[in-house]
Parts: sequence; C-alpha cells; structure tokens
Amino acid sequence: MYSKELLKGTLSAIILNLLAENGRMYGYEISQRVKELSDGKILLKDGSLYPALQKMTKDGLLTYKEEFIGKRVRKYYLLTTKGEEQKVLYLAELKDFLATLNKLVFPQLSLA
Amino acid sequence: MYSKELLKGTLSAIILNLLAENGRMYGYEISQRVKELSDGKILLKDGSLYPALQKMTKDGLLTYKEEFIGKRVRKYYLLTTKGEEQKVLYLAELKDFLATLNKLVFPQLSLA
DNA sequence: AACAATACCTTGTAATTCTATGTATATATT
DNA sequence: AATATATACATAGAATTACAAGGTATTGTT
Repeated sequence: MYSKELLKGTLSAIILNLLAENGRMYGYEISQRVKELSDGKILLKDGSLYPALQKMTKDGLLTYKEEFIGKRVRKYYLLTTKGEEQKVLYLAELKDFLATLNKLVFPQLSLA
Repeated sequence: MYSKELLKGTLSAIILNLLAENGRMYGYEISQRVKELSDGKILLKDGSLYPALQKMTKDGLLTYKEEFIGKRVRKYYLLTTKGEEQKVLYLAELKDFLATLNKLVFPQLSLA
C-alpha cells in the first residue's frame, strides 16, 4: 500500500478511465478492479470511493442507473458527455505530470 | 500548471531528491530549480515550500545552516542520515506507484 | 447458525498544498 | 534618484481529498 497522499488527484482520473473502458461499473466493482489491476497495491476504501462517485455525479461527470440484483440495489455508474470530455483532459494532464515528475525525480530513467 | 492535488505526496520526494543531488540548497533555489527542470509546469509556491521544509526539518530529515549574503540570511538545507534513508524509501515507493498508475490508466503505453 | 463477502452509506479526521498577506534586501530599469 | 522587479524568508487560514470508523442489509459459504 502506498502513502495515501500519493493517490490524491489521481483517483478521479482512475475512475473516469475505468468507466470509459468498461462502459458501466458499480462502486464495489470499481474497487475490486483497481485492486486487481494494481496487484493489490492500490486499495480504494469505500470511505473514499463512494463520496468520490457522489461528487463526480454532482459535478455532472457521471450518472447512474439502479438495478435490482435480488433484493439488493446496485448503482451502475457511467460517463456523461461532460465526463468523457473531462476524462480526456484529466488523462492528458496526468500523463504530462507523470512525465514531468519522472524527468525531475528519475532523470536517468527518462529517455528523451 | 497542474491541478494542485497532483503534487501531493510527491513534494517531499522532489525535495529529498534535489538535496541528494546538489548537496545543499536554499528554499528559493529549490523553487527555481523545480520550475526550471519542469519547464515551468511545476511552480512551487513559497506558502507550500517553506512549511514543507520546516516540517521535514522537524521530522529529522533535513538540517540547515544559515549564511549571510550581505545583510540577508539564507538557510541552506541538507539531508540528514535519516533524510538520506527516507529519500531511498520515498523514491522507491514513488517509482513503484508511478509504474502502477501507468499500468492502470495508460495500459497501452506500459510495456511489460 | 455463524461467518465472510458483497454492496451501499455518512460523519468527522488528517494531511498537505495553496492563497493571501507580510517583512526586508538587492538589483535592474527608467 | 525613484520605481519596479527579483530575491528570500515567513505565517494564518482556506480548500481539497482520501481515510478511519461506524452503520445497514443481503447473499454465499462452512
């Protein structure tokens, strides 16, 4: 597990990207997928994830549809048009930032 | 300029790395160097930098020596032994995190 | 029946960077 | 000489955001 501060600013980009790739996902599914894709190194807590999904919904980046699985309600989240646009912007910014950071901190690894 | 949250968790790694490479630096010099190395994309505000340097000093990672340049006092910061150890740990964690994040968000760019 | 896993939620906390503001000296420009 | 810009430090409070802790309820496993 990484220092939790490292994740800041990247969580929404991760969510946007997962939803863009998978069409629609529910919260628990997102947390499991992140855990799986990161080999257990990024463990999204539900205390982080659900408020983030709600905020992104409030900001117009996501919508959701509730479906009943037996008696249980699942919220499937998907990107809005605005969310798709933001995804492109966020990922571009993140990519640029990661490149800059690599250059700054690991100059010997960053090939021009 | 990047969304300010992105820098979180990386600032101390940047400072530790710069001091490790340059021996000793003063605050203003650090901010200018970061600006220069990042092509103006990371602009450390002094409201961020000086408190960070103070905290890292309090945590035993840095020490400083004051020198007078004319009438002006400069604080030259340098790594302590503990700071050198932390630098290795922080950079390893950061490198691992960046690799994980790349895999998660830019899978098509991350070659196994 | 008991437990773990699934699936959602809320409140308050902690950590960290930033904004705004302040002080003062040194250098460059007009 | 006066003014503006750059240098160099600092602090207080705001904003953001992931987390911890706690809660509810259903489903699957032993």
